[in-house]
Order: sequence, then structure tokens, then C-alpha cells
Amino acid sequence: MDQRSPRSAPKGPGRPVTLRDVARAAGVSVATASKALNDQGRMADETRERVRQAAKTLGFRPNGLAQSLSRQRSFTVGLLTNDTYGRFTLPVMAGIADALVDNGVSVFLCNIEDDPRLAQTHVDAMLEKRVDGIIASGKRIDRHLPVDLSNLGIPVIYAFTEPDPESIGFVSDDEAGARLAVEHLVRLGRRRIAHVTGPSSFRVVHQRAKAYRDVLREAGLEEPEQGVLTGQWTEGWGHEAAGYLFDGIGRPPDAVFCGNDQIARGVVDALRERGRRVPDDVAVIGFDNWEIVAAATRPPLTTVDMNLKDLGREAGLTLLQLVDRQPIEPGIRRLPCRLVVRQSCGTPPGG
Amino acid sequence: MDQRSPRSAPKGPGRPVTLRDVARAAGVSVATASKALNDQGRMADETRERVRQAAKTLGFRPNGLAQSLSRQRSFTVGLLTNDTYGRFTLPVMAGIADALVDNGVSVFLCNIEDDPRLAQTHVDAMLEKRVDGIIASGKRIDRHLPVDLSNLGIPVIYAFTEPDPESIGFVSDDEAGARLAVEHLVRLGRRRIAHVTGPSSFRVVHQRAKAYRDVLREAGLEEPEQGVLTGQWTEGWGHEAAGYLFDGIGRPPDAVFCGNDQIARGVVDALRERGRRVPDDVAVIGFDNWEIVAAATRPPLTTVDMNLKDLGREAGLTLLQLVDRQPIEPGIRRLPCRLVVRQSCGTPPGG
DNA sequence: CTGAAAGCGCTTACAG
DNA sequence: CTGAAAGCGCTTACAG
Repeated sequence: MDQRSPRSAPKGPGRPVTLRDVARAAGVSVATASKALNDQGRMADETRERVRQAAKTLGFRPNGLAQSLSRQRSFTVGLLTNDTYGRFTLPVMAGIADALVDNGVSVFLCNIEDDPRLAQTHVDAMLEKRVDGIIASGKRIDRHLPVDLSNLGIPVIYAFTEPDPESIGFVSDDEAGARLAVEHLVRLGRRRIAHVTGPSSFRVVHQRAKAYRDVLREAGLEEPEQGVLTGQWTEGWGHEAAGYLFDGIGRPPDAVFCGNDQIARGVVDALRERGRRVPDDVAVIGFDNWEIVAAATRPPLTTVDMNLKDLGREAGLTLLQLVDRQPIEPGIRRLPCRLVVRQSCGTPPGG
Repeated sequence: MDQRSPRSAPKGPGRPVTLRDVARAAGVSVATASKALNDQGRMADETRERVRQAAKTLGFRPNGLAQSLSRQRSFTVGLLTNDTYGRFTLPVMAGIADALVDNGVSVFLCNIEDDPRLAQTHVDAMLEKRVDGIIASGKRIDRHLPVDLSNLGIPVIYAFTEPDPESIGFVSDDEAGARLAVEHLVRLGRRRIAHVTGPSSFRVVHQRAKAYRDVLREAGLEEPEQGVLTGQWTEGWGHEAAGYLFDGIGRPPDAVFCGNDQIARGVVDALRERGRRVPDDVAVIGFDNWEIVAAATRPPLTTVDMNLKDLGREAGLTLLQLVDRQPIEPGIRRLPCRLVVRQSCGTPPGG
């Protein structure tokens, strides 16, 4: 298409320069040229240097396909995900890509959209392209991708999605994360803490509710009548729930632990509309640390961050170890969450 | 690692079966086996079928690296982006991936984070892996990625980012998109239409403002004193701007065209707090159709959708044509936007 | 209709 | 210290 500049510069069109060209230019065999460039074997420093120079001036770029073919390693991995618009997967993917790129491996993006056929297509493509391994990631930590990854003959890692038994998976520690939130509220002196969360079909809903109750009990606090309200992961539900909590006849809570930031925003907005001050009258805490909503809420939300990027990074690194045949204990790793303090709960005692 | 099940089933560990194994099993040469499986050349139907059977029962999966090496085509492309958390890039990427996967090509995800060094690293990696082409995508339509893609020797397409001169780029038609919005307002009978938008350092801010003014003029409408308010792309700015528009002494607008959905949400919230009804007293329209904010706004936002996924799909398809050496006219393609009617402007006359 | 051979561009024992 | 040779697993003219 683009035939200008027939110069022999490093870049530009024209048949790419091969190892053979380099060898010829340096006056050595291809074998020697290969070894020189890969720092393999012994040879006169002078020779090695001469080859390097030749490669450089010719703008040699090794053909990765050929390298992979003979090395039996493609320095490439497949990243499967069903989370197109990536609320959760995005940071996970970023972390994975980070870890891998740093180690010279490229990643194939495979969006499978919860479609088993599409998933299989992608897996087949990955296998044909001889990826060194696969990372499966998803939008729900308690659902398995609609594809069987158990007998592929290459290493597989699960990140933020339900892993196969006997495999290796990385997930967030939701119970510990919820503890972080509720303990923060307790520490700030709140005594009547409610919990507004998502649908009970989500496992995290139970894990977080359990932590919530555990912390209340440990603190000697009573669970309000309307202790745990399950609904949707939406602002709308946050609104509605605030109605139940604050428009009733019972004594209203002085703090609300929300299952995600959207719910929290709904609660905060509803509170403002009712003339209740956040955080003075009631403290509200979210979950996810979804910047775009946490930061836009008035006041900005204190919330729990699942450290998804770190989780992705860990997953990527672990896959690499597996590829290098290092023995890794199977099982699920629960990675810690982190509290992000903004203004919706007031200032902590020490700060 | 996983050495169980030494059966010769299609899946599972053990040295992968090669074309040679298939040929042997079918009693033909590798050459014939290859042709049989690729539907190349002439041969007895019976032979072809026999080879196919053998391949099937052995669970043969061609080694893509070897195929690519001899075919001089990797069926792989690189996708460069600087938009990690992907507000805009995400749908574009999804569209690209869609188009490519349908055509049997895999995509390498290259996140470059606005870092020239990282970008070069990725480009080098892509070149070594012999991608058939590259798609550059970004979060800003008026910025070039921090890397030179002009003399790579492989086709390059730009999607939602500033293209090189003489290259092929796909962008949204912001002027036409803005027209859609303002004409909608006019059609609904609004006479005093204001425009609250982002920073004037963005080219789209000027393009949309121009369209806004053009439509007003064409409709014989006057631009209010505070016609165009430039600020940030945030809810906060929407709030603030609403103050300027509605708390002053002048006659307030009866409609606000916002530069994005976040601003629109800020405006709507501010209006509600001032007791002004949307859409009855003032119609508000957004831009981007960012579901998560457009749908959560009360009332849900009427807005302009840039059809980013389609844009991505077009870009992917075009790259494929380029790879196939089809001649394509260089230049920028502006793809149309689409109006998404929800409730923040009221019901259109016909609906 | 089918196969032997060369080739894609590297790497890696193995000789010398 | 260096090179010839085989090999990675395919494809593709070219003979027969």
C-alpha cells in the first residue's frame, strides 16, 4: 500500500530483514548470529559485538513467530472476560496487562459476552495461536464463565470469577472488606447502623451481610429492625431504601453501610432531599470505590476499594510462574480490600 | 503440571498432535493432509474425507504459529489505546474486537497510558509478533497517540483518535450530533436554549458550539446572553453552570443542551434543588449516552449517542480490507450520531 | 490425484 | 570459538 521511501532504514516497507541478512552482514553463520543476539553460548566478544552492530544497522527485528515455533513458547496469553463494559474487569485487566507486558508477554483480548459458543471460538483460537496460558476474568465473582477450561493442557488462572475446583483463583476478600466499612462506622461512634445492599442472589451480598452482623455483635451493637435491606445495585434502590429507613415511624439509623457506591449515592441524594445532613446526621459508606460515582456524590463517598488492579497483577504474575513450570498450590486467594476515606462519614478521630 | 488422563482424547495434555500424525493416520503425505484440511488443490473426495476424519478423531489443532510463519500472515492485530478506564474506548474496542473475531483474527490489547516509552514497547512487540495491522484508539478525538505509526510497513487505522495525515481515521460527527440535539429542542418548541459544555481546549467543544449556533440561527432563535458556558466535563460544573443560568436576574433558558451526560445530570440535579421542573419548565439534553449516568438521572436523560461500537466495527473491517491489500481512500470518516430519547426533554410531538 | 522438496525464520544440540 | 545440520509444524509450487 505504502511504497514510498525505498531506503534501507530500520523502519518502513520492503521485505523485512532476517537473521540471515544479519549473519551475512556480520560474516558469520546464522547459528552464530542467533547465539550472539540471544546472549547464548560462548563466543569472542568481538564477534558478538559485530553481530549486534549488524543487527542494529540493518534494523533487524526477530520474527517472533519463528522464535515461538522453535522455542515452543509464544510469550502470549489469552484473557477471557464476559464483562464488556468492564466495571470490575477493567481494572483487573489493566493489572494483568501491566504484569505481563513488564515480562514481555502480550495479551489477546477475548470478550465472550456470556455466550458459550463465542467463548469456545475464542478458546479454540487461543489454543491454535499457542498461547502460553489463559486468564479467565468476569463481572461476577460467583459465576463461572460459560466454558470449560479444565483440560486445555496449558495453565489457567481465574481472576475475579468463579474458578474451577483444583485450580487457582484470585478474588477479593469481601467479608474483610465489609468489616473495614462497618468497623469504620463503629469507630466513628455510630450506634444504629443499617445495611442496604444488592440482590440476595449474589454471594457477596451474604458475605458482606455476615461481616456486618459480626461486627455489630462484636461491638455490642444491636441490629436495627430494618437491618439488612436487599434490592438492586442501583441508585434507584438506594433512594427507595432510604425511604424505608427514614420515612418510617421507628428510630432512624445514624449510619448506612451500602453494598455499592451507586446505592450509596442514591441514599445520600434521598437524605439530602429529606433535609438530613450527611455525615452529621447520618454517615453513609459505599463499596467499590467507583471513582466516577464516589467522587461526584455530595459529599464524596467514603468507600471500600477492592484493589482490583493489584488482584489482576497478582493473577498475571502467577500465570507466568505457572508457565515457567513453577509448582503453585491450587486454591482460592482472597486479596484484601482497602478503605478509602472521603467525606460521607465525617473525619476519623485521628484525622 | 497436570498429567492425569493420558488418554488420546481431543483435549488434555500430552504432546499436541501434528499434521504429520494426521497424515500418518490417514495414510497420506503431510502435503496432502495439509491440502485436504485447507480445501486446497484437487484430490479424491474420499481422500479428503479420510484426512478430515483422522484429524477429527486425533483432535488435531493446527499450530497457528507454523501456519502464520509460512503463510506470512498472522491473523492477529494490535489494538493500541491510551484510555485505560475506557469511557469511550471501551465500546470502540468492543466493536473492533467483534468485527475481527468474526473474521478469525485475534487482537492484542496494548494499553499505553499516554506513555511514549510504553507505547514504543508495545509497537515493537506487535511488530515482532508480526501483527497484520494496528488499530490506534484513544480517549480524545483531537489528540494523537504519543507514538509514530506512520512507517511501520503494516496497515494502520485510527479510531476515535487523531489520525496521521494521509492515513485512515474514523471519528464521530460531533457537529451533526450536536445538531441532532439542538434541533430536537427546537422541534419541541423551546425558544431560549443555553449550552453548557466542557473546556474549550477540546475541539469537540467548538464543533458542537458551532452546530448549536447554526441551528439557533436557522431557526431564527436568539442566543441567550449566557449562550455558551464552557467549564469541566463534570457534574459539579453542571451544577455551577445551572446557578449562573437560573439564579441570575435575566430571563432563564427553557432548555439546556449539555456537552456530556455528567454535566446534564449536574444541571438536572441543580434544577430540582431549585424547584424547577424537568422537562416541564426546562428541557435538558445530554451527550454521550453513557447509560450509567443517563439512566440514573431523574428524569432519565435524552441524549446523543456517538455509536461508538459501530465506529469500532467499521474500523476493524476496514483494517481487514487493508490487510487484504484492497485499495482504500485515505482520509477521515465522520460517522453519524443518533438521538436517544428518554424523558428529560418531554415527549416529542409525534410520540 | 498425490508426494517429495523447498521454504517460512528462527533455535539448539552436536561436531569440529 | 564457530558452523553444519536438524528441527519447530506448517504451506506451496512443482513433478510425476
